[in-house]
Order: sequence, then structure tokens, then C-alpha cells
Amino acid sequence: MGRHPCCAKQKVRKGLWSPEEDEKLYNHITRFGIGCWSSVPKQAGLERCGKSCRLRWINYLRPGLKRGNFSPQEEDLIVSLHEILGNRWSQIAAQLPGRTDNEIKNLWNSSLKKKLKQRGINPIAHKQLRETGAQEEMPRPDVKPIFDPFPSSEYQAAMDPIGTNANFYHQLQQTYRPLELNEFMAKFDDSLVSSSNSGYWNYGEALYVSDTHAIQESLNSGINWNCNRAAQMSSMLGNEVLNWSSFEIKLESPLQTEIKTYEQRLNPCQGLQRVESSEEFSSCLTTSLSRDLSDACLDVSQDELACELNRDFPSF
DNA sequence: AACACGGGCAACCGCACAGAC
DNA sequence: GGTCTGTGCGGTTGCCCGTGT
Repeated sequence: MGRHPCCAKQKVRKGLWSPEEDEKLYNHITRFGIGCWSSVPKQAGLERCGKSCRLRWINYLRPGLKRGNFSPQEEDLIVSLHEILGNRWSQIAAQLPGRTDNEIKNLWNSSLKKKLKQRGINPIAHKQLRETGAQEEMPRPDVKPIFDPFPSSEYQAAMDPIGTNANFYHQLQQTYRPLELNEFMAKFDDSLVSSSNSGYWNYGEALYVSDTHAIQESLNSGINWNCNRAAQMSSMLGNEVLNWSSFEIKLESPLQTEIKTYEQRLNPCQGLQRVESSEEFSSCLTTSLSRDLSDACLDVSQDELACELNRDFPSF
């Protein structure tokens, strides 16, 4: 048998929370911490489902939540992140401290979608709508979506409002563009060959290659390829050899750095270093990207990886 | 003043997955 | 290894309130 039953068949209240209920829940959590949510209602003296308590805590009572309207900067950030992540509200919320996924989802559905449409942008594909408007609600065309952290149009405008950095963004896009399968395999082979002297595989060398394909696959089919591969490799190699959690962090770092830099530009008064020119902005961006990627070099035994890759390489 | 309508928001629902037994 | 529960997430619903008629 499993664990003790949750709140099923219990008498539970639904609907809006009263201030008294909020107080009970808040006092309980601050006093005892978050343990098992299913036991919280009983312990806190609430006639609520544990799930409901969790939601109330996360969306309303949790310390550090921002209240009030979203700033234009936050809205721009959400649009940019949505273009990359789609409806992954929890991941988008993770980039906006103090905001909840529910809040962002509501904002998107009630406001941002309309604003984009008014600007002639398809909120699903983040592309310019056709003049007919007939395809307004159409999903992305039959082309597989590709993870592209630096789309050429809106995102560039957002990242570089001055608009003087076209060459720089072109270089970035060339550097970090998704690779075709044959390019990807060649990169893998090169990495394995070039590492033969040391006996270790230079993970950093192929980082952005595998990253791009992993995320692309994840977006395409909903199969979280990189996580599955991580689990397989981790179980085979052991955590001492390959710490996948740090790898995942490294994958996100460039994006997080962009966001910070972007916020820094938009909120120069928040105690952060101000970027005075687009050149300085470029320099900052390049430095942060190269630092994140170079740091991401993890030592993995070549033989073990080659064996794993030959045994069970995912089909693209 | 009464009603209809729409926007914004909080909360619920259902599903998937991980973990406990 | 199978079953069941707990948790997290995204989609959806329904309530409240402001505005227009």
C-alpha cells in the first residue's frame, strides 16, 4: 500500500480564502515549515484540501511575493521568455523573482496576448501576422520549432534597443545557432578525437551543440531528451564523474545572464552597474557568454561516453 | 437604478511523474 | 515490481467588480 490518504473524502471548503484561514495557514507554515501538504490542513485546523493550501501558500502567502502591476520591463521579459519557453509558466516565473506562474499565466492570457495581437504579432508563434489575419490563431507552421535564444527580430530589439548592434547579433546567432544532425555528429566526433590525448572528453566543447539539440527535441516532442540522457549517464557514470545538475545550470546561465543584463539596462537605478553604450553592452554580453560556456567544461571518461552514445543514441 | 458585458484574478481540475510502501 | 499517494504543472472555470447602456 501507499502512504496515508490525502484529503480525499474529507470535508473540505472550496472557493476564496478568508483572512482567518490565511492567518491559520501562514502561522502554521512559519512555525512548522512546509512538510507534507496533505497533513497541513488538519494540523493547521483548516477544512481545506492540502492541494488548496499549497496553492494558497505559493500564490499568495509565501514571503517575497511582489504585489501590484507588472512593470513594462517585466512584461517585455515575459514576452521574450515566452518566445523561447512557450507555456512553461513555472520556468518563466523562475526568471521573475516574486512573481508566480499563476500570476504570469493570468497576465499572459488576459493582457499580453491581446497586446501582441494589437501589434500584429502572433502570440503563439511570435511572428508577424499576415495581413489577412486569417491565420491569427494558427499554430506554428509545419516547421519544427528551434530553440533560438537570439531571434533576429523582436528579441534583438528588446535586447539592444539602441539598434546599433546588428553585426554583433549576427555573430551571436551564427555562433549559437542550432546545428543540423550531421554537424552535430561531427562536433561530437571532433570532441571525442581531440580529447584522446588527455583521455577525457571535453564536455564544454560540445556543450552548446548538445544543448541546442536537447532543448530543440524537448520543445518539439515534449520528450525531455537531455534529462533522460542525464539520468542514463548519471546512473552509468556516477555523480562524481558527471554532475548533471551543474550542467543544467550551465545551460541556463547564458539566458539568465542576458536577462540580468537586460534588466540592468532597463533599470539602471537599481544599484546595478549601468551600461552606457551598446559597445559596452556587447562586451558585457560576450564576456558573460564565454565565461558561462568555458566554465562548463566537465571531465567525462571518453570510453564511457562513447560506449553510451554508440549504444543508444537518440533518433532525430 | 438595473442590467449586461467583459476583464482580471483566484482557485480548481486533471494529468504526469516521482517516490513510498 | 506493482500499487497508491503526494506534488508540481498547465489548462480551465467561475467569481468579483468596473464600465457601458
